[in-house]
Amino acid sequence: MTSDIEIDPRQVLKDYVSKNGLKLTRQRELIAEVFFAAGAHLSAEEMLERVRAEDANISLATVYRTLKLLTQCGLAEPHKFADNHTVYEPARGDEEHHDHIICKDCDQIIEFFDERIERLQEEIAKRLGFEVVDHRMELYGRCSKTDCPNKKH
Amino acid sequence: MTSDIEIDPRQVLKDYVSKNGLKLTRQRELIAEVFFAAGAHLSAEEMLERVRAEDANISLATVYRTLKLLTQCGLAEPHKFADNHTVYEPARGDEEHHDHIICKDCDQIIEFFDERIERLQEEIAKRLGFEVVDHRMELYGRCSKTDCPNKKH
DNA sequence: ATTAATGCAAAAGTTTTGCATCGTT
DNA sequence: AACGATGCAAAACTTTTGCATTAAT
Repeated sequence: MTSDIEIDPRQVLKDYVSKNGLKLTRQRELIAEVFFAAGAHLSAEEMLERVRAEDANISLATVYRTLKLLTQCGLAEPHKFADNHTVYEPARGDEEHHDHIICKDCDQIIEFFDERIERLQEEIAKRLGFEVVDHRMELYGRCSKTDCPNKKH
Repeated sequence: MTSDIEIDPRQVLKDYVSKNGLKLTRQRELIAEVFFAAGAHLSAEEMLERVRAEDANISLATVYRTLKLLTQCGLAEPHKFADNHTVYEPARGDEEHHDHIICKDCDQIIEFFDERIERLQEEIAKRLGFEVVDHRMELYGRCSKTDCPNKKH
């Protein structure tokens, strides 16, 4: 039974940075703040847009570099879905791995987890002589037609 | 019960082309031949390499255009795995959909299908108010260490 | 003879990198 | 003061496209 101590991601970043002789710049703090605040899976472009609302001078390169840094800290997790961008989601340390279901109409992404599927994946891999180190599962579909929040089509 | 008539992919391509007022060029035939012969999931670059063994003048653009054509015929199916390229696999018409398990050591890709997982995916989607139109599942792992055919690392 | 397909080079889209300059430690 | 980070522009990388030319029907 692990005690559920809330970890402050700002602190994690701060520690990582100082532990590695890196520097905590205004840009990094801003980008991290936007990232932590986002409730969604954002692409680098989307992050840039939000970050530029605060500081119009921040460059896309810095966003990419900072997202890479956040990934190294274990704070961000990159995902490549069927479209072309990589999106980043806040990594929730101890929490369980999850998969995604994506609405083709409105692009919303819902996370889910199913223990039974996880077990079947392990079983299949074992049968094929594999040891699973990672997996990815995405369902693409259409959410209930009428109340779809922000339909594209 | 569908009778298992072997369909010749060359014929499928021929029919599609003539039915649509397109033309069956030397390049298309060569690229299609290489594609049908490949036992593996090939990227456009890899196809180009093989095709150029026969005709050094064929362009990458034509490979891309032909792969798109083959996809439209229902003969090829594009997949995007965790690395960056799209790879194409021969579509096996009536056969059932399948998923992939990929060895991180030797890059081999094995296909599998599990009815139980398919059912669970449907169940989960329904619970979340989605109708599934597509899905993708990939397991990444390591195949049995000792007899791995072409280990990279 | 039509008109689609080719090859080339240029463009597009995402991510990375070199470099001079700036800012944190 | 030292040296890591930034912004910019250019490069890398995969895929697409415009266009003059070639070739299948």
